[in-house]
Amino acid sequence: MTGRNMAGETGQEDGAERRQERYNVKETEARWQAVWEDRNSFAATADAARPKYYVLEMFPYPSGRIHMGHVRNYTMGDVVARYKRAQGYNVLHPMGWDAFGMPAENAAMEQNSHPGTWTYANIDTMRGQLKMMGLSLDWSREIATCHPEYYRHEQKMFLDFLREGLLYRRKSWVNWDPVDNTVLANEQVIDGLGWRSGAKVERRELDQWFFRITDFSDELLAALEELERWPSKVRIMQENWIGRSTGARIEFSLSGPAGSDRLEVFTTRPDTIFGASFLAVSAHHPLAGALAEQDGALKDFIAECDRVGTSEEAIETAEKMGYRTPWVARHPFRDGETLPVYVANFVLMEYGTGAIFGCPAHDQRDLDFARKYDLPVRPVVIPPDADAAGFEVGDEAYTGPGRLANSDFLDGLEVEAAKAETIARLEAKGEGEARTTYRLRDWGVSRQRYWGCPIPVIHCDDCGLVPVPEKDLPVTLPDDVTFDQPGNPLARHPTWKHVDCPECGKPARRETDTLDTFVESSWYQARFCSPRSDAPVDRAAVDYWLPVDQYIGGIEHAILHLLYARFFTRAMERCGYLSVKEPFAGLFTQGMVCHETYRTETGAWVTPAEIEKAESGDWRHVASGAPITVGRSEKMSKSKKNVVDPEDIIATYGADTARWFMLSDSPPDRDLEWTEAGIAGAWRFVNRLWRLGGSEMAAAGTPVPDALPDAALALRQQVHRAIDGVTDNLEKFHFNRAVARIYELVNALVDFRETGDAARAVRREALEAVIRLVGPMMPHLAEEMWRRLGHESLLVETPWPEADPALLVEDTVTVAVQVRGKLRATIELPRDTDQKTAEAAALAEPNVQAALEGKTVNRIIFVPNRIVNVVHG
RNA sequence: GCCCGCUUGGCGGAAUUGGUAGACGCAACGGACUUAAAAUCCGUUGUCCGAAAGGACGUGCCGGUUCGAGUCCGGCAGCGGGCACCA
Repeated sequence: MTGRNMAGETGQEDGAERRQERYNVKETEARWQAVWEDRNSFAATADAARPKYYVLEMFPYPSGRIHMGHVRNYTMGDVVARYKRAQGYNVLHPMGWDAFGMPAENAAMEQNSHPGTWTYANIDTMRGQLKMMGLSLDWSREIATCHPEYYRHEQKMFLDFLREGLLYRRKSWVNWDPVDNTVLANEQVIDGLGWRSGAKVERRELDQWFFRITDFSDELLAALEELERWPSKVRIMQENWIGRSTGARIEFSLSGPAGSDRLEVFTTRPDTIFGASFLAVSAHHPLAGALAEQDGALKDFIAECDRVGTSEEAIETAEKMGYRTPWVARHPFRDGETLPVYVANFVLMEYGTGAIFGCPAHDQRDLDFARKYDLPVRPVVIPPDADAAGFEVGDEAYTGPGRLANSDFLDGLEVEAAKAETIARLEAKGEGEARTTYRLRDWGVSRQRYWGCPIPVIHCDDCGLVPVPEKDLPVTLPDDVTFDQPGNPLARHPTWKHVDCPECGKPARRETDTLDTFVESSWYQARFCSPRSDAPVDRAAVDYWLPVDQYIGGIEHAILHLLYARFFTRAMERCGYLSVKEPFAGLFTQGMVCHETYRTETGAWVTPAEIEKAESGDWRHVASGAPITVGRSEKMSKSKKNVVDPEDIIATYGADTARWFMLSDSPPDRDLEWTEAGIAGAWRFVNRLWRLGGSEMAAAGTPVPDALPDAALALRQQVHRAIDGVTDNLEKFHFNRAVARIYELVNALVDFRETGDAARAVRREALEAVIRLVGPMMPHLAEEMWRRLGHESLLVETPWPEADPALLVEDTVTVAVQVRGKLRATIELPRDTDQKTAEAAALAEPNVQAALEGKTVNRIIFVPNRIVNVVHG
């Protein structure tokens, strides 16, 4: 059979046995999924004799149906899992459900149902959808975090952590909706208003549980250095989040109303002390609280500060406001000078001491504040190129390096030396000291909600806080709850919270708060190692499988989830559950899946499926005929309705097509633009491969001879270069480039028109290589083609192909010839040609000679196998 | 506001450590096959000038380093992620 026949397969008068049947996606994909399941192809068993590889994608929240972000995430993980399996690793690739969370309660409120019913129904739907994708998952390890068999272990560890001093209770602020009488998540506060009631949000102080993550600040910071297979951007973000900063604690003495005569501030710029023009304390500082009790105006001011809610973004972007207190502070070094003391909305109680000194010339926030309240702006750090007498600060604070001026004993010192000197003088006077502070705050885990893990603690009037005895675990959620009113159903449940105190036996109350859902996702990677263990983890299993070799998920989790999981792993290690301190050795953060957005004239969002192109070329709404405005591409989201349902795509084109499209074109760490044309292109390639496979069956068993004609040898080299390139690209997570290399090989295979036994053997070898390379990405089609080539064994059990190094070397190279850096010619040279020969060949090029006409050659830059650059005068 | 990214043809993107910008895919256009359409196959395709050979310009914007910059440095703009109770 000739190459031409091969290309024009459909409708070819080629005999019935050769006639290409259509690729039946649905039947084929379902059949191979059943085969893999029957053979338990993806069940993982710990085996000390084999190298392990644990690949994990961030498990989904069961929101209803899978979305394209899931498809992208799980396709990438599956490519890694299948590739590593082919390389001989013992691969663990599990899946589960991050099943507690707010949306289930919201759904329960809207549909008058139970969050558990909604959640488990969603899990069933989404499990079915994931199975359609043909993911090589070990489903026997499936877990759902809302199941008592999961959260009872979390409760056990809560008790361990409590015993170890890793947990404590203190007052902390929440967003409070005064109309619905309920706590609001930051997400539920929109422009300072409650999302349902529309009421102005207040802050309220509640007793809450905290994990002592700050005990690990230094460890978590230092260990970032060793996470070499994490993106540096994530490490930098975590570093900044932990925010270690060195500075000074300074104690100011106050004069004013009785009761408070000292105020401690923290500053990272003790060198600027002579530029200080005010002190400011947080609205929640005890000083402010005490004064507010007698000062109604201050009380109002604090209430006003609390209206913005608790999110840092809201606090930082709010207009800077201050309230001048009757206190003044004595300057520590300038006798007789006093500084006014303000209560200010931009000072955070959680950072440092909750009080600052303001140096407007060298801090932007302080400057804005000083301009507003007409406070002095005194420059004390003079930029290297400026003159001390003439240097002034306008709208922009100067935060760069320089020498101190107007600063008494600091004059002339550089910033760092001035910091040290200030601290030394403060220490000598006993009015301050060097201090290291972290931005990181302890992790508050109390939630005033139902659908979460109950906190296993009992409140007794006599005994205080009493941990639930381990024998009484799990503390399960009651099923008979209603969501017909806002607030936590656990708190108003008639019986659930009433228990006898385990210590004294008197009537007592259960803790009705539940845990933050980030707690569940902080240790699920460990649970997957032994998902049915009676203990939280089985030591042998976690010692074998952990850490996760490759973790894959969205960049939006760069800080919170990943930092909490790192902390929790350390806490588990301290309690003797684990030997590792870091959960994820390798991390890859994928981009989002985006799509154009569509709106009607009234501004209502509509889905891509609801619109069509009119004859005029404009888009219109199918149901109403209304014109549609096309907006820019954004992350697919339910709220903007710019979503494409993966199940529809799989039903139309199959899982392989969807997977292939997810991997093509866009680099995996960048956003992917979903387009109809893109998925259609992937579908064409599926069919192109299929036709290519159907024509090769006759060649089975023919060995490739040693001596090959040029064209056949060239194809063979191309095969091995593709194997080398695809392997390298998969290792580096460059799936889009791996796809391009496969396209190149397939193009070469289609263009290969030679006939004869040798050609046929090489062609078959090339086709087998294509199938094996494509296997991790399009597993169903690859398995089907593999079988059709006559293989008895499964492709999933076939080792990864290896490139023959002898076939990778190129004999000739194309060298660029430049004149003064501009390309003038390219020359073909034997590989590793010496400089003299290369220069001669370059200078002989007519185009080069023309460019050098009348010029003197000054020098020639030579980069072997790459470039000859002729530099003239 | 603060922290972290990203920006290359009509579009998605490719380009080892600074060394031929535009691989591969999509779209578009021209052609073959077909009664026709679809599918498939062949070809062209950064912009401008030119019949061609070739030339000039070109990687968000401004500037710098270098024989040579998409890549390094300084500044700016736009877009996106996160900001501790969305997950």
